[in-house]
Amino acid sequence: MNRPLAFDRLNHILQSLDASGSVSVGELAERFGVSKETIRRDLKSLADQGRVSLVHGGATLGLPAEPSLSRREAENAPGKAAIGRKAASLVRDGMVVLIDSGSTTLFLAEALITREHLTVITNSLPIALTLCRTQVVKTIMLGGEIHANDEASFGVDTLELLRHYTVDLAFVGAGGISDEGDFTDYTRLAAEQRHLMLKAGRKAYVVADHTKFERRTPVTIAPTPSLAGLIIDRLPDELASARAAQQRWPILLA
Amino acid sequence: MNRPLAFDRLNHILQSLDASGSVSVGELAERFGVSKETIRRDLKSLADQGRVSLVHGGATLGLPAEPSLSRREAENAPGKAAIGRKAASLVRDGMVVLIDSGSTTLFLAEALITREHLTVITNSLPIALTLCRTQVVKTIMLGGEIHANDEASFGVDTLELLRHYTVDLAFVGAGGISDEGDFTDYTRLAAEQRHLMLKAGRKAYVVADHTKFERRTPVTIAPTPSLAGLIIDRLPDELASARAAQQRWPILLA
DNA sequence: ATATAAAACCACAAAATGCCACATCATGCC
DNA sequence: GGCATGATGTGGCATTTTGTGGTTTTATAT
Repeated sequence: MNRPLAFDRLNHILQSLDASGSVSVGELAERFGVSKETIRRDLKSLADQGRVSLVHGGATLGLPAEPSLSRREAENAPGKAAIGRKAASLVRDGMVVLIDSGSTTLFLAEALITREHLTVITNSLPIALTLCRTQVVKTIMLGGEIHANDEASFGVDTLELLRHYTVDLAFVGAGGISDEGDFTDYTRLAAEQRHLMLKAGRKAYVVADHTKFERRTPVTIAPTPSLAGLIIDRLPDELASARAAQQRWPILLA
Repeated sequence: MNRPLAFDRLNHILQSLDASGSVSVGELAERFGVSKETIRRDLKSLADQGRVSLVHGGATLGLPAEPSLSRREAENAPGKAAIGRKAASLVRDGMVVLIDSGSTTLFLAEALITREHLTVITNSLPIALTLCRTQVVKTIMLGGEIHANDEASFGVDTLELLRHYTVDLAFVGAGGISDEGDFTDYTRLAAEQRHLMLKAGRKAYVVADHTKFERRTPVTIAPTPSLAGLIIDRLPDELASARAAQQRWPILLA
């Protein structure tokens, strides 16, 4: 099998791949002080296991890159709008609501612009901008490092701010849903943050459209007891992930 | 030599296309440090996959990008744009920069979108959104309660986050300029926050257009020794406030 | 319409990468 | 120790990518 040295190398490769999404043969060879050919063989073995995909000059994550926000908005827009309206119907005037970033929750925010005496806490720049322009909804932005793809903040600052707030309702997104019915995410950090968001709500809902049942993302979001339900546009019963979710959580169909 | 991955280039192109709706060959070539011909080949291959459509000078998704709302509404837009460019000329690659909210600073942000290896910290939602969409500038949003008129955060959370950061350059706005040459603001809270922002910069600049000399606002922003200058479009010498400012601070004319 | 500058296209050269075969070295095992 | 095994390095050669110079096309102003 692999010698200890080689094993370390593979780990480091996977690790930096996780961090930046791509690695180059030249950089790795230099970093580990080995020849490029060796790195190429490493990457090839990882590719054979399906853990990375090779590109000219290096490798990238085998998982498809997270689609950008504007792309996600276009995808299944009617379904997401319905989810947004359904979620908005749970919100009553005077409540304090936490809204996660994402294309689905953006529809929720738009459904809330006519409300009054509302306080909304969010980590999403577009949601904060939309709501503060109403001049009526009191808006609180969870600051911190901005993740460009989501146009939202993730990180230690965000987590720290989150700890200060407890809300009536929390609406949180997810990257995908596993065969066990667990919610999953693209990165460890995002999963942790979403977990904290769920905990911050006296009642917490996960919003997801049906395409999430078919999407696998690597990190599991730890479940929380305060989860009041899953709001979804429809439930494809031929999928294991959908059946599992149905058993584990209350389902609210939009 | 190590070549940067072509794969990353394609990703960045798609992402900035998603963000802004269009890209130009020249900009991309400069940003990645490759020849225009290479960019043309990249765009062509993406066009072959039907993922972008080519136009003379670049590529597009067909979606027209709407110019930022608050920018068009701004009074004295040409003057503020000039101030933004002047301020941007003080920023060098690799710096960490703090940018206050305001229409003038929004022009500064837009002048920075072509830069690389920049970290920008801001309390303004539109500035954070604009910069994070470049996919290149690292953006940190100072969270907290959003003040609707400014579309920016002010308050205890913002002040608390601000304490964590020290930056190379700080660009801060002001509500007005007093006859003594002091900078003034509308509220006690805003004045305190701007004071802290000025202190957070190793070098700090106040940006203001000439209309500020004629405007009185109630609270004085406490002066700071690290103030490196006042960046302004022109200096009306018939006003007491202008003469006083000229005596007290270094003036940078845009 | 014509002039002009910028951009696109094309073909070829240069550089970097990938692949293969073989030599070398370390390690494990008998 | 001697041998087998697997990892690593080296050099040759094919492939891919990139840059360059020249020509053609396009956009825009006069």
